[in-house]
Amino acid sequence: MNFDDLKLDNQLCHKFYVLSNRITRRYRPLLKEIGLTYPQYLILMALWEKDQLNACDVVCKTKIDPGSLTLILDKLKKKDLINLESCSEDKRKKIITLTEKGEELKERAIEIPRKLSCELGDFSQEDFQKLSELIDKFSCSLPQEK
Amino acid sequence: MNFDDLKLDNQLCHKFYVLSNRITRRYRPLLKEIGLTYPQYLILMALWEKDQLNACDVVCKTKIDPGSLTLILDKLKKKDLINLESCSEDKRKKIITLTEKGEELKERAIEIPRKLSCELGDFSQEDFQKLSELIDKFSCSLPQEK
DNA sequence: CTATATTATTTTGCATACAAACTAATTGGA
DNA sequence: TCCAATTAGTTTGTATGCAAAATAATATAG
Repeated sequence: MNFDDLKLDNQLCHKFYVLSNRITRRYRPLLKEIGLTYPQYLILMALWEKDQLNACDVVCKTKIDPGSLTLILDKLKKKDLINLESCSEDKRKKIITLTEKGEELKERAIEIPRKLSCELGDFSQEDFQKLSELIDKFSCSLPQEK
Repeated sequence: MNFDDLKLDNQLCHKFYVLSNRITRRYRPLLKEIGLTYPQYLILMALWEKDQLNACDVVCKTKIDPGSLTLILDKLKKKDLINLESCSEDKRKKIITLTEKGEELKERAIEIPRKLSCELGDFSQEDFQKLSELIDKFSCSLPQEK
């Protein structure tokens, strides 16, 4: 029996696991400067792109787990970066809006992707593009679980 | 000011975040059948490849955080898949060995990457290879944090 | 019009991820 | 030889990720 498929180095999943954690770790100090964690930053990015979303929209956009989202939203509210209110037409829905402070944070956040792209010295724009496309392609060929 | 860099769809980091979580979610039901979580599976893969490692070796190989490793090893021990003992030459070191049960599990585990690669219908071997290379290249150009 | 299905969100419980502080053992240099 | 680094692992506290069960509100079939 050939066990090569069980070698860590041969597993794409492990590469993703490692790199994803590593990227988050790279973000952490920069995000700390503006008092955010990576998932919190994802939610704000969604809102900066289009304000006034409900929880479902945010889940769709960010792919954060709904169960986790509740907690994270509470934290963002405590930091006075967002407002939460229930939708009058459909009381099940929770409307999320940026506060002024949340809106303002965007100016500081824009520096983060810039700083990071500078750090990525010798990874060319073409490779970046190609990698991005391959990941999308891979994503599509991975069967939907839900 | 141009805020395109803050758009989620433009961020490679977000693609990694999403895909990495999605892959783990895909593994979960298969791993559940053999009673493992993904990080536990990583540790066993390292041991199946080469038995008798210390904690440092496992961290190197799997990139699991040392702080997390302690807990995960305890769980694997409770499941009687590994043995833990302190090294006689260097008492700081903790030697990790597969139990017979842990060794046997390999036979069932080998089915997992096989099943998953079958699911990946239309993602070609060439793309797989290219993606793998680009990820390695990206990893290398990302400055080491530690 | 009402019982049932569906949708949106929350709660609970378990398993990491990780920084930071800490402990214990070993090493290296003066 | 002795003490100041260094190394290996552990502990603690915070923040997710996620399955599964629970809630509450809305939509829908009969």
